[in-house]
Amino acid sequence: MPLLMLKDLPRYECLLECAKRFPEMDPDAATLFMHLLRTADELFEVKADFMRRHNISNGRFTVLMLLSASGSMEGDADSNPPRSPADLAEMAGVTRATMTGLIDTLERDGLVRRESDPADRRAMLVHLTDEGLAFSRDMLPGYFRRVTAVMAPLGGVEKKRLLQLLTKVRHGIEDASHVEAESSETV
Amino acid sequence: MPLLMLKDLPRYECLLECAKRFPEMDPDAATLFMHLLRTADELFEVKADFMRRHNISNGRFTVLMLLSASGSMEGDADSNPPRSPADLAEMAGVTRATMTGLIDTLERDGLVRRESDPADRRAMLVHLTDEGLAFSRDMLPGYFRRVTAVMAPLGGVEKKRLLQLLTKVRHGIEDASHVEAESSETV
DNA sequence: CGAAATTAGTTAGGAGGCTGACTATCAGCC
DNA sequence: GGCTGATAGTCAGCCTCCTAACTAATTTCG
Repeated sequence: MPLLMLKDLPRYECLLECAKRFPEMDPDAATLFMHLLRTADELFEVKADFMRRHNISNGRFTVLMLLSASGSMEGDADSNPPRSPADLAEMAGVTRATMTGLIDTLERDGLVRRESDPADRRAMLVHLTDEGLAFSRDMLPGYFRRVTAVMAPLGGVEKKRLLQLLTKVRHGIEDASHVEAESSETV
Repeated sequence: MPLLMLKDLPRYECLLECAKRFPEMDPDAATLFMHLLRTADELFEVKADFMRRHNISNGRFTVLMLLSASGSMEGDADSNPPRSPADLAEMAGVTRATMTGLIDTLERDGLVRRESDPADRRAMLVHLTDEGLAFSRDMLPGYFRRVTAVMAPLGGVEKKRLLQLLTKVRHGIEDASHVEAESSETV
């Protein structure tokens, strides 16, 4: 389910027309809003297409990334330390219940293995199997190539500028959500 | 389900570390990729929060927008012409089956009404009810205010510049998908 | 005209998130 | 030592989207 459920973005004249009926409508803001969502949807589609080719879902891809990327932080590329499901859920931004399902599938496919945590009998530790490691190693280079390719039209300065502008939008989001918290806004 | 399943974006040093293991990784491209998805997720969350307050899902909101916005194109603000489910599905970018479910719920809530198309006995026509119209009219101003507020930190020139840069990213997406179509890229 | 292809809408079943309730374990505090 | 509350993982059930298969009506064309 894409973020922006519209096949074609409305023409600018339509937004102007709409602004006549709703004076609180800012056509430029609305345009930017829609373009931002649409661009992200298309960007995600690039990733989704890649994942489909490798028969892996977004959630499972994330878990594999988390398990194989964590090793890189310590200089030792071969160590892929185990993680608890709760940690993984926290890092991935999903609930523990959802992580249970993701790990179930990954374990069924032989990419990860669950073991009991000797230090805490409630807890489990999720390991990448050899097969899971091989899968990640095979897949990631192609993934990174694709991300790089998508951003290729932008020069270094443009990348930096875009990052600045996106950050500014995120500030606007933060400010706006403070305001909306107090005004219950039911009008 | 957010596009980017990561609670915290990795630090730049981690990406540099990762780039050592995977030479095809471009830390700047990856950063931009993640920020773009994250910004869109947060932007969508603003919309989702608004919709939750009005007890409406994204899909139903879209249908209501399509039914009430279409009237604005003809200068007559009071005419909200009926649409067929297939049209609505096409415009919203979902399948007809999904549209059936959306209309079911909206009809159950009394916001729209289904009628047979007198001109084609296979077809239905979906009308906004008075209640649905009132609901849209009450809701849309607050929605537009929120979209405007989020983009407030950006000046006119910045909005324009951001739009240009997003367009450039979309060109990159298009170019990259042509390339990937030929190279099966299983390495 | 009448068979074949197309189109509209619906239904059935699946995937992947979520919440909330549950069991088992751990930690703190009398 | 033994309640009390917090935490780990799981399960059951819901929501919203999807695809595939189906029925009914329309259009095309030999």
